[in-house]
Amino acid sequence: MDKSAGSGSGETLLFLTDEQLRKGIEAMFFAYRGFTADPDRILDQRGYGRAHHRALHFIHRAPGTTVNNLLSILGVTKQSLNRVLRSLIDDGLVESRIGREDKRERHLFLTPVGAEMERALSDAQRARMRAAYRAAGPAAVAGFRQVLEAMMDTEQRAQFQSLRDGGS
Amino acid sequence: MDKSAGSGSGETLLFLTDEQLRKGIEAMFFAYRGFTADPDRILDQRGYGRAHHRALHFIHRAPGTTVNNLLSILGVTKQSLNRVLRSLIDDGLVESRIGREDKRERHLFLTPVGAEMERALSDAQRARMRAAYRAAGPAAVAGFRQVLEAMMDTEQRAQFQSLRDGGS
DNA sequence: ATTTTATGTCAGCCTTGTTGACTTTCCAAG
DNA sequence: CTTGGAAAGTCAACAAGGCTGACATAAAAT
Repeated sequence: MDKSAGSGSGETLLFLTDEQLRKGIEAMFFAYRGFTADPDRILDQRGYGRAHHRALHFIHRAPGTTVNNLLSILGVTKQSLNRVLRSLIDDGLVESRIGREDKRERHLFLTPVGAEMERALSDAQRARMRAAYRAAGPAAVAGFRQVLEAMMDTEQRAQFQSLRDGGS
Repeated sequence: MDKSAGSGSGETLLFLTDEQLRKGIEAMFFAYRGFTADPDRILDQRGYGRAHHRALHFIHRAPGTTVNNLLSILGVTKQSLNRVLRSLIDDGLVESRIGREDKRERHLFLTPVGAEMERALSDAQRARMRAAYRAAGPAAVAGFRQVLEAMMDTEQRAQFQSLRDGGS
């Protein structure tokens, strides 16, 4: 099919033309648009943006996480995150509790309203992911995940892996 | 390995837990950051943004394309694209020629300087993609591409496919 | 007691998206 | 031929969400 050689072990040298790589780059570009399209519509209706989605996602993932923790996962500045977090707290979607052990820390939780919003967003995103996975089949999914993981920066990969299994 | 069933034809029903899907979603999030990281650094040095990269990429891909064409590929408003295009034209990276048949149209081309910039950006992005492809192996790459394509919107997929082969 | 850490806030900047209003050009219907 | 609409592009203004820098506060660590 493709002009590639190798047994698939990941050790072999592949002949990768600029053309093949360009297709991968463009596929990534268009797919990411699809990936964010459904949540974006919901966010837009409710007056929020993608930044709010990311915050809700990771607070849902790791309830009680601190601001600093979230900062390093999201890779933005605290000022940037703070703007988003403040609107979520003011609107009653996120609760910020002062740490019991270390009172400097704020632990973040979704309120029932925030949890419902998060569910709406992730339901939409999962539905698309599920459809794509089903259309492509399990072997393709494994490959998809391998390539994505190899594309991350070392730091990001470490974060992804620590989230990956520790999660729920 | 994963709790999935099916023969891999893409027709079978898979058991996809929310957990598995969430991992895919997070992988997509972190991988996209890696995907854009290298070009972003170069762009930043030279005082441009990601929007400039996208414009350069697709003008390089299809020299002589019209603004309208580019608009539908990029999925932004013409006003948004225009700002980016203007700076590229003013800085001598892109040339805009008035259409000979239809004088309303502007046909876009990279200047030598623009072509060099585009090369620097795509070299960086291809290098990462190549490394990821090599690390994951050819079977994984095929799966990667399948899932990405299945994740696109119908429109986006049509555009991707028409670009995919017609290209160079 | 001093320094470091975690967090929050104000001010201001940039990129890149948006809408609305406008010009120029083309084409087609009267 | 003219006129009216559609299409391509431009200008102006606004918003979201990145960024930096400076500074405040409280708590923890030294």
